[in-house]
Amino acid sequence: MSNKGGLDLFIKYNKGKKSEIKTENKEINKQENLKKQDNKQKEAQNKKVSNKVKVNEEVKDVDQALLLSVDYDGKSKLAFCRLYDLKTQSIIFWFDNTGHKPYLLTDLSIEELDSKYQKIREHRGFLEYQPIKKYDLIIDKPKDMVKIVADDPLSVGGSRNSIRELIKDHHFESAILYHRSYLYDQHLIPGMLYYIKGGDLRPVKIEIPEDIKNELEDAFKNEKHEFRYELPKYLELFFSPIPSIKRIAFDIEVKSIINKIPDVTAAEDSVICISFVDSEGMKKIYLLEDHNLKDEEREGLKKIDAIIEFYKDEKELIEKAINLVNEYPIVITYNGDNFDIPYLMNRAKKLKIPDNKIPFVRHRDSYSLTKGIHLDLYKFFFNRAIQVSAFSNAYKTMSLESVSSALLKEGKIEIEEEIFDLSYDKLAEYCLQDSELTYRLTSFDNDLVMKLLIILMRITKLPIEDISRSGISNWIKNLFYYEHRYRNYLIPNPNYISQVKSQAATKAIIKGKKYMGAKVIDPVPGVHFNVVVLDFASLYPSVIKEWNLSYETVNCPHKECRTNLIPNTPHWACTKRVGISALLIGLLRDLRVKYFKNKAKDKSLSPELRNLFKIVQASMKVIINAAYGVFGSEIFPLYCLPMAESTSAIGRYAIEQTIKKVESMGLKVIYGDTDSVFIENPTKEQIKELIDWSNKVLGIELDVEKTFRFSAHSTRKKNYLGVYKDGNVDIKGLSGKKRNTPLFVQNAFKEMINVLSKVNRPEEFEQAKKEIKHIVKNVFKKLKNYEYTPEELAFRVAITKPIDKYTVLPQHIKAAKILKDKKGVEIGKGSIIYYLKTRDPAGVQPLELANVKDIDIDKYKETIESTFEQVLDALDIDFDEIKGKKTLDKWM
DNA sequence: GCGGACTGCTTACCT
DNA sequence: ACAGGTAAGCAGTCCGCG
Repeated sequence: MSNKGGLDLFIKYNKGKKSEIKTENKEINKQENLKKQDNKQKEAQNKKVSNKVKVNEEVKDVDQALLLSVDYDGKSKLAFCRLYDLKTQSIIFWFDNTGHKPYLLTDLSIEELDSKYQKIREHRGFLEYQPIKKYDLIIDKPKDMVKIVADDPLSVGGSRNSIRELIKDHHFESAILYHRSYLYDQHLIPGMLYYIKGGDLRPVKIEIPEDIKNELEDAFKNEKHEFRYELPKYLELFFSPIPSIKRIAFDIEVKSIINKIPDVTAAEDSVICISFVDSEGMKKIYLLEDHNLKDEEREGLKKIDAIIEFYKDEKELIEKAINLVNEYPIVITYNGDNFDIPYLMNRAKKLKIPDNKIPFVRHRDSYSLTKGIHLDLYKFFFNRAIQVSAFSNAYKTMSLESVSSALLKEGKIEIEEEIFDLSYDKLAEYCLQDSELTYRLTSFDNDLVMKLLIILMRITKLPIEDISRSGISNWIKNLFYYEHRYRNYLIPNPNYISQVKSQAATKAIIKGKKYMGAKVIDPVPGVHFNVVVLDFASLYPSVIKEWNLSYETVNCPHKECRTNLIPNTPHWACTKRVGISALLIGLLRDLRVKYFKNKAKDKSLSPELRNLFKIVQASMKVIINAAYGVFGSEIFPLYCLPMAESTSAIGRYAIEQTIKKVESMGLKVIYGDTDSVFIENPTKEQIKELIDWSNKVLGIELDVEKTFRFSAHSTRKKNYLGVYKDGNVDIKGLSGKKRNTPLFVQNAFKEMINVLSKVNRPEEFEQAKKEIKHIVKNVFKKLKNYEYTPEELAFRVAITKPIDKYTVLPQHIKAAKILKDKKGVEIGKGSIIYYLKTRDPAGVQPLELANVKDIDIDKYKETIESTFEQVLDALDIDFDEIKGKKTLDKWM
């Protein structure tokens, strides 16, 4: 890469000194010298000096501190870091002492700027022009540019009077937040260890164990040098120690007399209880004193395993609480951005607690702390990439209850009363429990979540607050921006790529989608014995790497690459330069597949090391899994439709070729979806042949993913049942497993699966059929006799948007409206409504109001029928036969 | 003015 | 605010029909 116009252009930044731009252009140098007399710059330089003295003189030397975040301080006009000092277990601040300044880039020359854009020099924040060479990947050429340096970020962009507004269409990198830009330029990596000496911040050197280094170098020995070159840098990210961070979780309860979620802005009700749980084992409850406490409430309070402190007045309680919280480097909440912190803050203001004693800072949609870091776990677990890739969909809704019961295997204590009429001791207990669960969500499995956050920070270069609050596209954007700067590549303006490369060549199957996606093979209906499922190991990332796909390499500017066509499309891929996405995504994929994934399972390693590998591979998985998707998403600043389209087109090509190969070997493909093929009864040799073929011809790893004793397919795609050799069952897409299916149907379905899992040979299906018949008959009988509870009969459907945004009136929304009208209970976006199908005109009743006797038995029968049919179809059993109705052949 | 065919909306799932 | 593909149930509309 270095001799291809990449790294050689990189200008090394000297920490602790003012950065110098080297240029061969003597003319420009002269201009620079002239400029140095510019008063503004002198002023700026003076400021720098005074700032350095002011802010960093008192910074003591620190041996080891974990970089948590980088921010900008408007008062001192400096970027600063928050670090966690391992020795004192507290937050320390480090302010920039390198004289780094905000800037934007332009493709205009200084001459043009001075002749046509004089207003820039007159701008209040203007400091200087600096010529700079950047590398433009899209045209694959170096580019002479000018850096416009300003005194503060707002002068660069973000207001109507910013410099960038003066050079519309000619500004670059101007929308990057200053503290991010600073982080990129200084090569700071959040989540890594630093030390401070003589006021300067430097990375702690990481030693990678020799044997690991050798193993990895060996695993990568056949890769292109561009990939090998990156290896050491990435290894540091994964082998730098992950310290445990001192932290506290808290939760508040508010007094209210009605069953309503308290109004955060008004903050009218008193805060009566605040609980705390910290990483040192402390549990505390602050309670507002109530003189009417009953004896049993006093007794109840005594039983709680926590230090309880009573406060006479609410102001004191809140003051004490915010003081306590403010001592911690990390403060954890569950939905604290939307409730606990704003409520506490507004309440504190109402009680006339002076602003300088309130350590909360309000942002557009979050709250931070003046000193420490606020982590809102609700937002972290809400992140789809985390939910799906890291926790494999273990929790389906984002409530503290559902996340903790899935991850901690322990939900909340059941409370029978509504929160507003809980007794005092129960309220305290309930409050403490929330803090405890919140804390434990960060501590379970050896601090898994904290470690995950830290590794993700290292990979994405994002501060901890951003990792926990922003989505995957922001993560990948930041990773890519960092790597662009690192290599001195020009970061393309958002929309620029899509203006150049936006034409889709394929048509999506789904209306409204932009391009064609994956291929799904029509299943061969029936039961198939000894089915081997082969799948490509992370297909799309492999495709991106092997075919060198990237926003700049797909439809690159070189004539000679045009013949390197992407199958099923008119697009081509570059043959001259390794694409940045191919490099970064390929590297993460390779590290995961070739090393960390296997090592995470290697029993010969120590549990600690295995645990590290587990977390590293999970973090990589999160990034890799989303890497293809973001390039097909308009909101992603490096959005490139042809690249996304090429990726899925090659994916289709790979699976199509594989099917052809399988069939040419005389084998039968039963089913396949995107990256998998189900093969009926292949020999070991045949499997090996296929795997070798794929490696050699497609350049993509094909693995045996699973082997079924038998798999049962109807004609439906994404819908099958597979029984492993050991009797375990894989159920995919079947209604019986869907969350919204009533429990009584789910349970009957489970019984049927249980019967099927015991089938070993085709002959045994006759017996299974009889048992299934019995199950269904029994369900029908119980249904008719109203033997099921309303809970068992309820459909449970998520409300995915505000009630008034629905264009039609689906049943679950009808039920929600009835519940609101009749009971005043509001169920909004993000929650799940429970309802029964009834015979009244509305056709539905919310669970709370439903009577089992009113249910629409025919509707329920249909549900049972369709749920069972999906499996029975596969077994070639007619549902009517199961129901006991006489089938045609019995009449004859 | 009624019913079946059809389209579109919504949710939950698969990769 | 990562992508597209599939199934299922229901709401609403269109069209034909003396």
